[in-house]
Amino acid sequence: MTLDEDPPLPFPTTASAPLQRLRRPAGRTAEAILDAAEALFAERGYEGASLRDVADRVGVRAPSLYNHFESKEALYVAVLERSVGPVLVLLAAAAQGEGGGRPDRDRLVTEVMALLARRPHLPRLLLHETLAGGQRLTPMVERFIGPAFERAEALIEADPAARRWTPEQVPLLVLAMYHVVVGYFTVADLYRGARGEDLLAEPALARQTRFLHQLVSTLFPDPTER
Amino acid sequence: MTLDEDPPLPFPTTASAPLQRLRRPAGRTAEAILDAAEALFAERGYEGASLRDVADRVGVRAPSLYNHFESKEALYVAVLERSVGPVLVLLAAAAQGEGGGRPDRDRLVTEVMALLARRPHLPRLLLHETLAGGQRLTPMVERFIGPAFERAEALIEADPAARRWTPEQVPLLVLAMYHVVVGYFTVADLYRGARGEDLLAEPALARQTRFLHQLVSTLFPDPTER
Amino acid sequence: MTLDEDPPLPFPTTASAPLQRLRRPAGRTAEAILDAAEALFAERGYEGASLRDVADRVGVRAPSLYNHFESKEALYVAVLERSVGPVLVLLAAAAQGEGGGRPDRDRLVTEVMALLARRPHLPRLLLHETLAGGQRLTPMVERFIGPAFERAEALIEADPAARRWTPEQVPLLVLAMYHVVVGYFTVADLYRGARGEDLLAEPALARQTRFLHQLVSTLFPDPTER
Amino acid sequence: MTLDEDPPLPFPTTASAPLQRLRRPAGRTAEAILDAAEALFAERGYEGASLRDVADRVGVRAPSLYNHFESKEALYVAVLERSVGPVLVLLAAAAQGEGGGRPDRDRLVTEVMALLARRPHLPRLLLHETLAGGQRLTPMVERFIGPAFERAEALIEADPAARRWTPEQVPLLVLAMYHVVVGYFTVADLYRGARGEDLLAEPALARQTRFLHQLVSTLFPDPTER
DNA sequence: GATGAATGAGGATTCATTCAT
DNA sequence: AATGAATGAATCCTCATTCAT
Repeated sequence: MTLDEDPPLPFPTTASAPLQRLRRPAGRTAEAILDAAEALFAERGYEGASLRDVADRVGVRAPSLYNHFESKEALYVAVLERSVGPVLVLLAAAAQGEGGGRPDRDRLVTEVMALLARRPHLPRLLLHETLAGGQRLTPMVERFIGPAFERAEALIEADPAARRWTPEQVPLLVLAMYHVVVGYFTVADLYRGARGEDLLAEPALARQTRFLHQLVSTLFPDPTER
Repeated sequence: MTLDEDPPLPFPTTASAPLQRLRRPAGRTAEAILDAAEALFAERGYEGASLRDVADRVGVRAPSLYNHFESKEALYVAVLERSVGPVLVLLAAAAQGEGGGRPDRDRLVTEVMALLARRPHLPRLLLHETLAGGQRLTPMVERFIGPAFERAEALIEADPAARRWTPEQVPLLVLAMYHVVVGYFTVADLYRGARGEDLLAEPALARQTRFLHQLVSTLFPDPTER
Repeated sequence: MTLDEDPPLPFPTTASAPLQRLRRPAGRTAEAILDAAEALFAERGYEGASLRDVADRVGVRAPSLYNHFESKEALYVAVLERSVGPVLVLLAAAAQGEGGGRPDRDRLVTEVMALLARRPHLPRLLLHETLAGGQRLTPMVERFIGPAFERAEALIEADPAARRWTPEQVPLLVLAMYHVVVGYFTVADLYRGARGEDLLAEPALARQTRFLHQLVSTLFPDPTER
Repeated sequence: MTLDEDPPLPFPTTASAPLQRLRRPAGRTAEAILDAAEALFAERGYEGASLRDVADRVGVRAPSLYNHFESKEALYVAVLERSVGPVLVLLAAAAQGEGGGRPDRDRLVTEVMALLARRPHLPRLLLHETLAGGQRLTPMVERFIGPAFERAEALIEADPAARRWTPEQVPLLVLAMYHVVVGYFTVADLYRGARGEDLLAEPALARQTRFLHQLVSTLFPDPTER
């Protein structure tokens, strides 16, 4: 799987159909709006981002947005889908990958970090939406989350070395990994203020990737390495 | 240290003095306002929470809030201090605790979870503020965060079994633990929507506490247990 | 007539009776409130001055003002009376003075300037009130203004040298002199901004007094000096 | 110079450019807003005039004003510029006029009175702004006031008959004339209340113009007439 | 006589949205 | 497809005033 192009979502998304037909012409404007909106929603959340600011970034007046999206809500959902979709695809692929061995896990960590580095707005979008209740995320996520948890459970069951985790702890482990990965990106501002280092710069990202590799191999020690 | 009463902060907090003097009379109203505001700010963030809603919950008209707090911003900071202060105290105490041995770490995990269970709004407050840039958190946190990182570094240096973590990974470990602990509370809504279980209910909290104990002992294996 | 103490008004004033009885006790507080209110009303006008600011200057909370004055309006009227009264007395005395000769006119100019220098808020109070419609000033002024105009007319009729002014121009002359005298004090801020000089400082006041003397003697040349 | 059309300002004004570009479309609404705002600001001053009242007069809702002006302050400045600009032009032209002879002075008086009769709000606007500190007026006025004072000085120096005024008195004379001219318009309400005559009616205006001619010729007697 | 608390009225401003052009 | 204009709703906040203490 190449990560350089976000593949089309392999499953139907909530509002894509009407959007495709009614409001999203071939023009570049819709794309530009999505870009600006993604940045602003990530920065300030749904409530904090104003359509006026989105329009300003696009170089257009606010009412023009309505030629491309039905409402602020629709624009937000579109942003969410465009951003979250590829991750779900990636994770779905990982969950369907045959093995849970060391190479697979390392590749997954690397790919996730690469994806997030390319889409730095995503973690903040996710967290903002999570804090807002996540209702708009639920339909997208629940299609993935169930299988993912089941897959993880199966993997761990199959891995004698991972027996330290009971089945009931598996979802917690998944959640924990999610928070570690996603949280890292969201404290960048605070961290820069308090410690003076930019967590989103290249060296810091590489360091975090190494750290995640080590974290994973500590939580799921490869039998052969013991 | 008992956790049933929030101890007074052992360090000066940003604006507590003027608030005490100017705006917080013997009456219970200020307290009620802080309670309502804490819930709303946690739920919707600074921008999303309106003073009108706060006032409604208190059973008072919006302008009355100004008899107790100078502005929305001041109210927000007061909420933040009242909520975050005790955690900083707890963590500071932990950081100053003598040992990093298994019993100490277990006690810290237990206390943190107990504190968060008693103050369920805190994680959401923290995340909202973090996403908003965290500028209002920085002065409070940076007083603690530096020593905490140093303490963690020292502990790990002193623990031969923890040598698997390099010094540069220590802050990342701290961050990771922070995100695991705090993140858990923030996905409660989403999780209930997707999986139908209440992560904030007692059994789930107990399970998460056990999970954290195991997580900690996995990341920092006690030499004697190996 | 000594100018060092403002004499009691020789005529009944609008609201003084109830104020005297109900709201103005012997204490110094009422006086302090009047002082603060005078300064603020002069500075910002009736609308622009808030009772909170008045109270702050007095070192008291806003509701306490109501122990001394029935309302903002009543306080304003009291300020107006205390400030304007002495001028009316002075002008009434001048108008009843026997002659219109050079010495009398010079003394009047000197006394008016001395009075205004001692009560620098007065001109701004007058102008603010004038701009606000002057309804609250009218009852005070109209008791004076009629006789003053008549007196001025008589004086000019009696002075052959002043015959250059027709009777219909006399009110305009009075108005003109009023505006010259009062206006000087109100442009102090603007003048300092534009020209960098303080018109209210002592040398400037002396210069303006000399100027007024010359202006008067130009407009009403003394026959003996011709 | 014809006074029937306000000529464009020959000097750059503070905010006219952005207003032209951003906020003043071909429509008549902006003009109507300026008219209503001019009347209200003149009547009640900046603080006393509410945008709601302005909007009511225009027949529009208050938020609509923001489609034409960025803020109350911006609207106020726009009103000020539209009103004061032409006067400054007129005065600048007068100040640059070659002679200070009797005909020139008479023409200036006539033109000023004609201008003010056409813009009856201007004097009250000026006085309100002056009382408010005049900061928003300063940049406009100081561009004119320096040259005007210098011109007046030069004229008086050149006129042997005017030698009665020393150079230090020239600014005071200019101020005095300003106050006489402007003040007349601002006491109209008060005067009508006290004397029952409308100073803004045609006969009164003509009388005041004659009075000003006489005042000027008294203060600056033409040598040939002596 | 002072004041903490409360409040109705109102003020400037923002925002998402609509509509005619 | 774009936008100038308009607007209802809502937001934070100020203010004069009242009342119980």
